[in-house]
Amino acid sequence: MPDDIDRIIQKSYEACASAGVKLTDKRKNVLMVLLGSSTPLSAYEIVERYKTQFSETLPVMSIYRMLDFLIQEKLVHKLETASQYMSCAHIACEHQHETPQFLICDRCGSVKEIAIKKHIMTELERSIQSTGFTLAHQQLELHGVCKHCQDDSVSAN
Amino acid sequence: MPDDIDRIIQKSYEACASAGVKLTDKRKNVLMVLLGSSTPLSAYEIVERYKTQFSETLPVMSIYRMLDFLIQEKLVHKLETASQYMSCAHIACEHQHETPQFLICDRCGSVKEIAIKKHIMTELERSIQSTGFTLAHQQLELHGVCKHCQDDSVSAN
DNA sequence: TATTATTGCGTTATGTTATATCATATCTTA
DNA sequence: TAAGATATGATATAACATAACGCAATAATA
Ligand SMILES: [Zn+2]
Ligand SMILES: [Zn+2]
Ligand SMILES: [Zn+2]
Ligand SMILES: [Zn+2]
Repeated sequence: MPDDIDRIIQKSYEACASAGVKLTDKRKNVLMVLLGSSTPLSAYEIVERYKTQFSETLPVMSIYRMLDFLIQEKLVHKLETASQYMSCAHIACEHQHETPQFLICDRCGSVKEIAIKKHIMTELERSIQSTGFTLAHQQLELHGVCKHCQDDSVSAN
Repeated sequence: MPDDIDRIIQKSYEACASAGVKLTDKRKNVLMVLLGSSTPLSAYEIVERYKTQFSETLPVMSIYRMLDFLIQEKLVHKLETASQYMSCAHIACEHQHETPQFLICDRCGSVKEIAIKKHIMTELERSIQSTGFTLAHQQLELHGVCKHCQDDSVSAN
C-alpha cells in the first residue's frame, strides 16, 4: 500500500472536481481497495475486499460501474490481458500521465506501471504508421517474471 | 481468406509432423475456419462457423482443446485483449516467427499481424531490464483504427 | 496379433468475467 | 418541495473458460 494514500485520495478528489464529476464515498472506497492491494484485482475480488474492509456487500454490477468511472477519470487502469483492475501509480504525480507500460509478473501477479520511454513509443508509432494504422488507447501490457520472483527461484536451487 | 490456403495447410501438416504431433481432421478444420475469417473469432464463434462449414456441431470444450493445440504449435495466436483467436499470418513463411505485434482495429475488428522491428524490441527489453523484470511470451497488442476504417469515416463526411 | 499405453475427444458440471434492464435512492436546482 | 439528473441496487443472462471423468481410436510393443 502506498504510504501517501491520504495524499492520493486528496489528489483524486481534486482531479474529479476539476473534471466536474463526483468521487462518491463508494467510488473512493473502491479506489482505496485497489490502493491497498499489492496486485491488481478482478471485479469479484474487489467485492470480497470491499466487504472485508467496509463491512458492506456491493453487487458486482455496481463495482463494474464504479470501475468504469474510475477508469474514465484515469484513476484506475484495466489490465486487458488479465481482466484485472489496478490503481494508477501516478495519481499523485505532478507530471502528465504518459503512455503506460505494465510489467505483469506471471508468477506472483504483481504489476509495475512504468512510463514507456518516449522515443521508443515514437518509433513504435512510426513503424505502425507505415501500415496506415492509427493507434488509440496506447497501453502496453508485457508479461514476464519480476525481480523478486527471479531471486526466489534462484535461492530455491 | 488467404488464397494460398492449400499451401498453408500443407505447411501446417509439415510443422506438426516435424514436431511429432498430429494435425487431426478436426484440428485442421478449426484452423480452416480461422483461415477463412477476416477477423479473429471467439471459441463460441468458431463453434458456429464450424457447424456452417462442416455440418458438425462440436462442443465448445473441444474447440478450446483444439485451440490449445494449435496455439502450442504456433499455428494460431490468442489475442488476450479481445479473448479471440486468429491463425498466424506467417505459417507458410520461410522465416523464423519473431515477436508478433497485433494491430487491432476497434472499429471493424480486423487484425493485422506484423513482426515488431527487432531494434525496437531490443530497446524495449533493455529499458525493461533496468527494472529487473524479464520478459516472457512477448506479444504486443495495439488497439486503434485501421486504414480502411479511417478512409470510410472520411468519405462519410 | 493380442496387450497395453497414449491420445483425442465427448459429456457434464462448474467457475469466472461482463453486460442488460429496470427499479429505487439520492442529489441538484429552480 | 417538485422535477430532473445522477448514482446505486437487484435480478437475470450472456460470454468466456476450465475441471473432471470416461470412452473409443490409435499407437507402441511384446
Ligand atoms: Zn497510470
Ligand atoms: Zn513476481
Ligand atoms: Zn504469427
Ligand atoms: Zn477497421
